Amino acid sequence: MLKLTRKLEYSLIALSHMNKKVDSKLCTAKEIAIQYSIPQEALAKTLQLLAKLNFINAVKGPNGGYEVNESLDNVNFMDFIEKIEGPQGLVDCNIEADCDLIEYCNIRKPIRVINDNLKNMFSNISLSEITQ
Amino acid sequence: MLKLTRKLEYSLIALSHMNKKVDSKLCTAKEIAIQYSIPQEALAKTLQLLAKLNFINAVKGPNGGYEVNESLDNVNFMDFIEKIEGPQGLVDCNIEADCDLIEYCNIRKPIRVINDNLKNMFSNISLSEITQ
DNA sequence: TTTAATACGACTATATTAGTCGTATTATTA
DNA sequence: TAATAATACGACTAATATAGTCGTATTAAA
Repeated sequence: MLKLTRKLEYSLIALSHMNKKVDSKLCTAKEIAIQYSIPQEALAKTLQLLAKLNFINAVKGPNGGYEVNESLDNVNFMDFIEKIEGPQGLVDCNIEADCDLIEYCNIRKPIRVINDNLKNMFSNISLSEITQ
Repeated sequence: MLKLTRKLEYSLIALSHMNKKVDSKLCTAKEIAIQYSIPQEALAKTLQLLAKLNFINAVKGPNGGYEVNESLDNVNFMDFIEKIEGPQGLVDCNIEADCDLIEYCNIRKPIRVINDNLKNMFSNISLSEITQ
């Protein structure tokens, strides 16, 4: 219940890798996949998603690859998670409030408080902090 | 990736229900299942687990049922989660450190920090606080 | 024109989570 | 002591979420 999905894990590894690169060359999916033993196709799809979300820039063709987008600096981790994985919440009514039992539910309020704390904590972490 | 499992959800609902009960009668699985529209057998198994873990006491036979155990007062939410669901961690190496890539992994340290924060936050919430 | 890269939808596989069922056990009560 | 109403629990099935693969298209460099 508290585990990063592969998509998030691969994203962080890739971003971190690109950030740490000394030369300014583009990184290919293949290169990253090999270095961190990630299935290449799976990583490629994640990188394509990151590109679509504008976290990285993609360059097609031979000598192509990816590079981090400058504007990534002030992204917080919670927003990043939700852009990758969609809306998050400890229980469904934290996400979309269409539960018939809401009136009878006896843990709604405390869970909402915890949920807020949780999101708050993740919001106070910057993406660049994690990926250096 | 940040959602309570049904087992946890049912546990909290049941504990909350028992805590709020005015008379000191036992609660049956059936009674709780009906009130919160939970599949009875699924709830029963969860209650059996809670009893096994000594969070509640079980009484067999007609007029039997469950009641919360007094000693539940100083249980924190993180311990509760891990007793129900097993060890938790954002990535596997936060749980058991048998990943071949540990030496090459580039997000290990930051993830560990976040993981610690997360666990810390959940540890500072008491179970009784959630279940009133 | 070949090649090496990304793009992406469709599909398959795997793992996790959730729920059901049958049977056993227990203790109350008529 | 027989019937009943509860818990106990393992085995199974179902559903869902996650992960990974494959084929084909697109792009741009050499």
